[in-house]
Amino acid sequence: MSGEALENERRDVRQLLGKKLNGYDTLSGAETSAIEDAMGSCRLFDANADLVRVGESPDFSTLILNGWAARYKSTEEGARQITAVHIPGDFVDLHSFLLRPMDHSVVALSSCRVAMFPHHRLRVITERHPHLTRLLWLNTLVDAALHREWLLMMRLRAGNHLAHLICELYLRLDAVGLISNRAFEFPITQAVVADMLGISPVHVNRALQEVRARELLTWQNKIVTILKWEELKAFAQFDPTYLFQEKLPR
Amino acid sequence: MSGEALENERRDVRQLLGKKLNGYDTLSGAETSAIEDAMGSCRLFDANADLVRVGESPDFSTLILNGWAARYKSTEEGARQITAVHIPGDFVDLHSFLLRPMDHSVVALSSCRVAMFPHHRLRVITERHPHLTRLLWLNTLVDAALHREWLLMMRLRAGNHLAHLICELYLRLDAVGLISNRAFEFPITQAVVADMLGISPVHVNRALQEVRARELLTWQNKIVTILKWEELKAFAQFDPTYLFQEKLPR
DNA sequence: CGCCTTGTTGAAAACACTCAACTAGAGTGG
DNA sequence: CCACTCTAGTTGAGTGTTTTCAACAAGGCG
Repeated sequence: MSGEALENERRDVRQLLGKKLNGYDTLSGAETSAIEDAMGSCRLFDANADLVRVGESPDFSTLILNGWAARYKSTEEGARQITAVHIPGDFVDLHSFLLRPMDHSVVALSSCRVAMFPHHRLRVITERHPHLTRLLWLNTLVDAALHREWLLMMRLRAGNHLAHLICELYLRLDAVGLISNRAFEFPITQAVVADMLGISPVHVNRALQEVRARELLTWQNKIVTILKWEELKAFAQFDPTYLFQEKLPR
Repeated sequence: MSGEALENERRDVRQLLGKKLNGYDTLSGAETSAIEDAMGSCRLFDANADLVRVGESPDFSTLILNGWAARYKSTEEGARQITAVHIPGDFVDLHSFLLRPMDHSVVALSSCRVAMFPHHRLRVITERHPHLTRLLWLNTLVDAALHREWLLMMRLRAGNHLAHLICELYLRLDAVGLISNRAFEFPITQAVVADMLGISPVHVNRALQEVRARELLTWQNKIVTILKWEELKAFAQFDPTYLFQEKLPR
């Protein structure tokens, strides 16, 4: 890789992590440098490639620069349950820093560029930067909060559940600047959404028809457009508190 | 509270936290003292009392000394989804140290004695004890792993799901010495189990009948007894990896 | 004893699943 | 350019699981 490309990637990381962690609490200059210095090389994954597999103990954690990824587990019958969706700026795999071996796998949902953070460098951060450590910890706690909301949402009917997923993605994408004109690119098939919602692909299609019939959103050609945000939120029982997007001192 | 009672509680905390955190990695003497010093007063909660409510920002985290607790969220219709069950030795609410305000509530499932750890003292730990900080962080990551497994288990049929819940509780209770003769006290009604599994109370009863018919376990008078552990595990598709009960250097 | 909670059962309705067929579109190779 | 193929999306019909509602039994406790 050329020095220039590396420099571009470092700039991307700086911008994305800045948006992400600064969304929780202000980073000092020293902290910003510390996290940048912790970054290792970057890698490109094709859609459907596993970034990490269950049972492995990677010695690095990954941050998404662009593209979509998901964490998932599978039943014995081979049914896949996606437990979280990840978008640019997400520290997908910070868990593997402390939680070994992996209890789940991570897959690229689209082609996906990621930055690797070697665990030994993250450890240095925990030794020298307590405030930054708390922000990284917080980052994993927000993931847990998403899991809890997803558990609750399993109680909704398919249509409401689908709407809720879209609401969550809409706000998270907005936080990293990936929304324009109330629309976002959604490079995901209905079958994959089925694995997120825990229902069959056929039923995703029917749930989608309900949401379309209510004219809450459109989803065509890999583009989702929100038509009526307030109505969509109400239909989805969506309360964004669990995303923890407001800044509070930590 | 008398000095003697306080001394007893400190001893309980030492023993429970010792079992818990030492299960992840060995604590030094200084670390053991640090966590003991972080402990504040204790409180007793009646069954069905909320320890913390959604929207609040408590300035302490709680460790269960005895009794059962659960974290839960509710839908607009009032359906309650329990996202995690907590038993003695669990740091129920370590999340609230960094994640404010609470995205969920915590309820005592039985009468419940808890130790409070003021956040400002936990913060001191993060400033001075990086290794202990990583263990506390890890503790919250294991909770997230439980959430993920619960999400996956939502795909199982009610009977298998119920069996899985019992398997998880069996191993976790065993880790804190609350199993004897393959049996444990389960001070929980079928209605509460329904809120854990995300199904109706009536269906819990039918799921229980299936498990009983297979003679995998008995559940009478608040006592659950495992009859055929291996068969129960197989029926539940239970793989204990996600509990992270083996010790690894962190 | 009566009351309340908890557990249990039956029957009908709601919801989601499977299977199968079919459409539309993108991409490929002749 | 047209067939061919593959994937993704859509629809219908029949099946299975879970829910709801209602009733009733069993036990604890005032």
